[in-house]
Amino acid sequence: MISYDKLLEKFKNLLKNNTLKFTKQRELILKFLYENDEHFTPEEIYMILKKKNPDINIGIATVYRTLTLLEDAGIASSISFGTQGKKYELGLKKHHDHLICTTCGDIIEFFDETIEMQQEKIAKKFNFKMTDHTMKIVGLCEKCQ
Amino acid sequence: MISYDKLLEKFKNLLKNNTLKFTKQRELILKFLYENDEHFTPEEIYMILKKKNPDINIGIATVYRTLTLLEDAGIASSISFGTQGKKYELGLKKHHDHLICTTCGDIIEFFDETIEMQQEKIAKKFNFKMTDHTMKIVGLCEKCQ
DNA sequence: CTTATTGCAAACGTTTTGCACGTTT
DNA sequence: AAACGTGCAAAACGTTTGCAATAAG
Repeated sequence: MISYDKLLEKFKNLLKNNTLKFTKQRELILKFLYENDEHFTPEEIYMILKKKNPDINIGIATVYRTLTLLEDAGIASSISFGTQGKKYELGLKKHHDHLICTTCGDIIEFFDETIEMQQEKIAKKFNFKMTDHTMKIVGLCEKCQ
Repeated sequence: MISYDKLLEKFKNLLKNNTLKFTKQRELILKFLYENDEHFTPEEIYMILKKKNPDINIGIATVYRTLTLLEDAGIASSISFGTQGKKYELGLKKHHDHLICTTCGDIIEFFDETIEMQQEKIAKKFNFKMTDHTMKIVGLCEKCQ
């Protein structure tokens, strides 16, 4: 796993290369995702950061803007819950898919080589240039059955 | 493929069994999905039906309510586009997944036995009771590359 | 005649935007 | 100093809901 310092450097370079600025708020959000290996809504990230950092002012709009920025840069990734919004996580790990429990909301990550390979094959078959793919298995987790 | 008459009968039975009523609006929406083998947003369905049937009054709320009803009954199915809403199609076909073009918005359907089997295996491995699963391959279609 | 369904408009929750002010470069 | 980023509040977006009027059983 990449160290936080390396990640920070990567982020700073990204900003510099795009004439964007390095701000306290952007750093806070990056750090938060790095330190918390779960999935969070923008709202959750906003509330937690606001509470933990009373000295630094932060608005929900900035959280949204920064998450979009991080996702575009490939540093964060999100899963969508339809009308109920999105949840974000650090997106530097190896690609993976999700099992989502409809009762407790728990998210289990998995990686499956067979599925990955098969997706490549399918894209090729349709002459489709794949840029991303997602798989969600929805149901009841062990606890909730 | 099921005939429209059969489908209509099925729908009427469904309604009767649940003490629900058969209305012009519900029939219009069912018929629309049957006759149009593509994916539509509730808004699109609403606009088209409104224009094509000036004699029958129809509201967007009814479209949403009916689509939910049809989806719950397994007659329609939807794909989610995150914040951008959902698109519906008749859901009587064999289960399938989607290739989605980010440029032209085109949706290609496919079915892959290997992926289906692998999903079952994964659910089993995590002691997960799967109720649904979706796979989206996002990228550029042949035309848009 | 009872009950479900409708359209409308208002409410909802999430996300985006315009703008004046602050910060980074 | 110039340019970008910020928080705020308002707007936008897709969707849902309360309600009185209407239609189906």
